[in-house]
Amino acid sequence: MNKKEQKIFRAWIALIRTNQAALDNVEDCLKKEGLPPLGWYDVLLEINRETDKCLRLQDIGQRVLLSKNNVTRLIDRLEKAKLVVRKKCPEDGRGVFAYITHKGQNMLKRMWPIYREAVKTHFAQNLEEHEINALITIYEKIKIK
Amino acid sequence: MNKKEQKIFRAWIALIRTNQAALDNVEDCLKKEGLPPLGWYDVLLEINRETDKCLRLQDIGQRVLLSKNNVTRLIDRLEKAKLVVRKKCPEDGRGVFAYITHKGQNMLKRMWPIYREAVKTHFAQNLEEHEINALITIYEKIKIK
DNA sequence: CCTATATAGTTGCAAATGTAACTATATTTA
DNA sequence: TAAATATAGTTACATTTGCAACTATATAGG
Repeated sequence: MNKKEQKIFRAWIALIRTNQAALDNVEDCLKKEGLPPLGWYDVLLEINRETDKCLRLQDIGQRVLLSKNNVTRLIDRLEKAKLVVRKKCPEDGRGVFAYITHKGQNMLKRMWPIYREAVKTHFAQNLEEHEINALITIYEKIKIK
Repeated sequence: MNKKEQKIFRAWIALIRTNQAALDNVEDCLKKEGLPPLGWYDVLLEINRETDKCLRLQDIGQRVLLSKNNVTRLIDRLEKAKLVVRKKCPEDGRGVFAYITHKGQNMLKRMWPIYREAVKTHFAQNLEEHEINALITIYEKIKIK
């Protein structure tokens, strides 16, 4: 393994461990406040961003990188918690929309301040502008494929 | 949310999604070759780096960021696969060492070329030197706490 | 049109994870 | 030194995930 490869691997491990550590910390913050996990926020936010306030399950999967069976089950939980409702898609008989409910929007509002603080303290704390930029462009490059 | 916060959040999402996408891809590569998951490699590698070829379970947990019950169970699986053996710690009656076996070292050797190629293609492909450096320093800063 | 194939979503089962309780040994402190 | 507290590891139970099979609808090719 040459010098460059060594660096690549250090960076790779860095990515994995950083992500894990930061994610663990942020999840802890939410849990301490009795709030649901980050995955719920992710999905609710994606739906809420849409002007129709709904998304096809397949689109949710693509955005938050979940396999389709896990989308089904996450939406199950969100629906049971009344944060979301399912509706058949009229244009495609196979499709299902998940609509965010008023309660779901409230949940976003409740979670946001905690989430925001947690990310600031456990992730952004010591980061320089150029490191933040680097992360953004790295993602752009990796997700392309 | 001001401009800077917005950037922080884009970077935060970037970190999460990048990690997820790259990890999914690399795990797929290993699975296609009939090899065990990345977590096994991580642990085996940490043990193998030690001159004694063993590590306390608690130390494993700290290095690969696993909670202690999950360390117990991962070592259970590794031991069942004969890649590792447990031995009581003589200095501390509560402690347990996990020793890597010859078979475990072979597994490292088998996994490495696949792992290495996978990381290169799914992670390092389009990355510039300065982005790699950024990831490394970001990790250093985040893990400190 | 009809058959073959692909896509969207769901479900069952096995494996992995989180949480909390539990056992056993160490350490502290009164 | 005895009692209280802390630490290392394991285990039980509930939740979540991964994988493969399954249903239903859509699309493509003959």
